[in-house]
Amino acid sequence: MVTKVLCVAEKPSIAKAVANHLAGGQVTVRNVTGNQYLKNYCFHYNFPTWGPCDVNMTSVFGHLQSHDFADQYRYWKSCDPSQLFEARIETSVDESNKPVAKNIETQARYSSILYIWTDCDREGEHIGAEIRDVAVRSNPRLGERGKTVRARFSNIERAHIINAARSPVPLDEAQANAVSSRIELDLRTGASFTRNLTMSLQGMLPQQGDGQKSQVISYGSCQFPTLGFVVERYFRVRNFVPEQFWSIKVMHEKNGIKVNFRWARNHLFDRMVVVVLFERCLAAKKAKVDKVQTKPTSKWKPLPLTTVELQKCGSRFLRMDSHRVMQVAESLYTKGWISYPRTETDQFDRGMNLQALVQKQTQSRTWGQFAQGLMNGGFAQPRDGRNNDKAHPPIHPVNFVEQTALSAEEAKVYEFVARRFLACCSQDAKGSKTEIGISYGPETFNASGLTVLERNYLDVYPYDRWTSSQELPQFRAGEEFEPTEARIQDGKTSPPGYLTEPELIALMDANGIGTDATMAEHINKIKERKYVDTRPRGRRPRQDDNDDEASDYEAPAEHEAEPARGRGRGRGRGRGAAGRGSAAANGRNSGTSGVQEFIPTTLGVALIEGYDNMGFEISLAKPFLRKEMELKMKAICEGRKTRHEVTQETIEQYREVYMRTQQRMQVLKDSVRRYVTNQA
DNA sequence: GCAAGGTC
Repeated sequence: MVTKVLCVAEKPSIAKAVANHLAGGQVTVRNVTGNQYLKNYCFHYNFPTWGPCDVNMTSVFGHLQSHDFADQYRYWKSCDPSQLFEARIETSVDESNKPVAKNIETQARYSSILYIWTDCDREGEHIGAEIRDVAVRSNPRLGERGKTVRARFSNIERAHIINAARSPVPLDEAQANAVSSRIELDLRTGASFTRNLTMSLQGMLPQQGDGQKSQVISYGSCQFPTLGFVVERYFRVRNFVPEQFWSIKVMHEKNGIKVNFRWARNHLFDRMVVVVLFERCLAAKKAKVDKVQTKPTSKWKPLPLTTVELQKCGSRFLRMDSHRVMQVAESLYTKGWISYPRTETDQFDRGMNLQALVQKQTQSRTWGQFAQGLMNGGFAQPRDGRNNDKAHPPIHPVNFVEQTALSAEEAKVYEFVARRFLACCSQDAKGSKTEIGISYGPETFNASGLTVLERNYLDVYPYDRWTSSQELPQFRAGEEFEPTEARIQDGKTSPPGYLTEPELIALMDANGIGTDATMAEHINKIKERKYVDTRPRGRRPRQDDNDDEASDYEAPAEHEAEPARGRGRGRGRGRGAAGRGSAAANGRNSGTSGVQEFIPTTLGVALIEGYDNMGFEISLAKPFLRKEMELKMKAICEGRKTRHEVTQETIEQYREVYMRTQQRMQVLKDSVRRYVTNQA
């Protein structure tokens, strides 16, 4: 008797790939009525665990089940919004998912093993549990121990998949429970606060002119902190008070080359101190060369491409907002040109055959030559970043396609993905850096020069700049000279800019707001809700100093440790600023850059201000609540808390905030009135 | 009319 195994993947692409790997070409593909993308792949496979089997491999399309309040709570005026904290929640299968669920039920009836092939992350574990739920409806025995298993895999390389097929593991119930908790909390808090805000405040907003329904004022654990970041930066810009500073400038001309030396103290905010130090320099008459050092340096090639990085680069280099970049990337993925575009992973699996992928790119008329160079010995294993979601590899081109076969936007994104991949597979850029240190009286000054020796990856990756500086004249250690020019220079600190999209994404990423797949949606949501406006960043003179950019929040992680400081970084930039690596790009593009900046509307400001002024210990406007939820989910995954405990204690927390919001709704109304009414 | 998370 041949064992029947039902395999279910999270998406059709995985089902297809896994079926092809396991079946070795002997696959029968059957369409399923009701959904043109849904297929059953039938083949034989000899699983070590169960022996020779008849396999049916199919998929879902992400979450299979939906959750909503029971009927008596579903309509806005049917209950007080606070009742939604305990209202019964029903689980169902959406109309669009009915054919998918039916297919699983039908197939499960004849199967003795349910083998889950969803992504190996928390959501994937929950989707696995949803699939099991549906399968058990028609075949209860699949609910028995050992009858439902899952595959552990992190990419769809043949060897990796075959290996995963050999060693099924149980579903991780803890992870699935953590997600159940998240789903429930997001629904209860989102719906209750949204209804309450909308019904309390909408009368105060200007009526929509075109006879539309008046707007929804929504709360969500992700959209509110996202708005909070925009507002926080807005106030830092608005409240910025420029501060004057002074520095000592030393220039020396030698062999016809003018060298500017940077003061080791950069600048000071006390003019008298600078004057005194300057006079001591002058009194010394001569400067002395302390150090002449030439050493090799390099500019590291970029890390393998993650979704967040793709979105940031899209804003910076391709002039597409994150939402658009993702749409385009998805279409490239569905057409089979690039790998799955939603990934947090910046490490390529050691087992992956990267050279085969490089080989495909040799066909390109523009970067094919470079790819050929990699095939001829230039190839180097990509760097490893710090992130691995164990579900997907970094974004990379899987097949070559002519630019002309794509839309203009697709071509731009494909080119970026291809060039980024080739850059990852090549060598770091190499250069030579000379540093000259002088002492002038009691003060020290430095100058540095860079010579780029081998461009390497830079040749295929025009998005990075690294150029030789003007050559430095020869100096000898111990040499003395009287500087051609020495004087005091003054300047003032300049305000930070409004938040740009790449900065916002970086903040969300660092604070765990949303996932790689949803960050762009949250940004879109706060635009849709009219909490923020965007506009292209205009020309804005940037001065050297932005010490005031420090933020109260987690600053974006510094993903790249660049050894080279070729472009001279000795500026006290706050960590929360545009981020390293972008400095050159922003500088280059300032004035004409396509980067969008975010400015809160009066409504957006009113909401955030309103909650901040209510004086809770934890404001809904700040990212800490969401972060706490993330920690609690982790606790469930690690068995330190139960789903029930987390749900209950979090509900109580929000209920408290809700009640106090009710009590102080007047504060919020005043805030809205102050801002929104003034606008008119 | 509501959230955030999957995915086509």
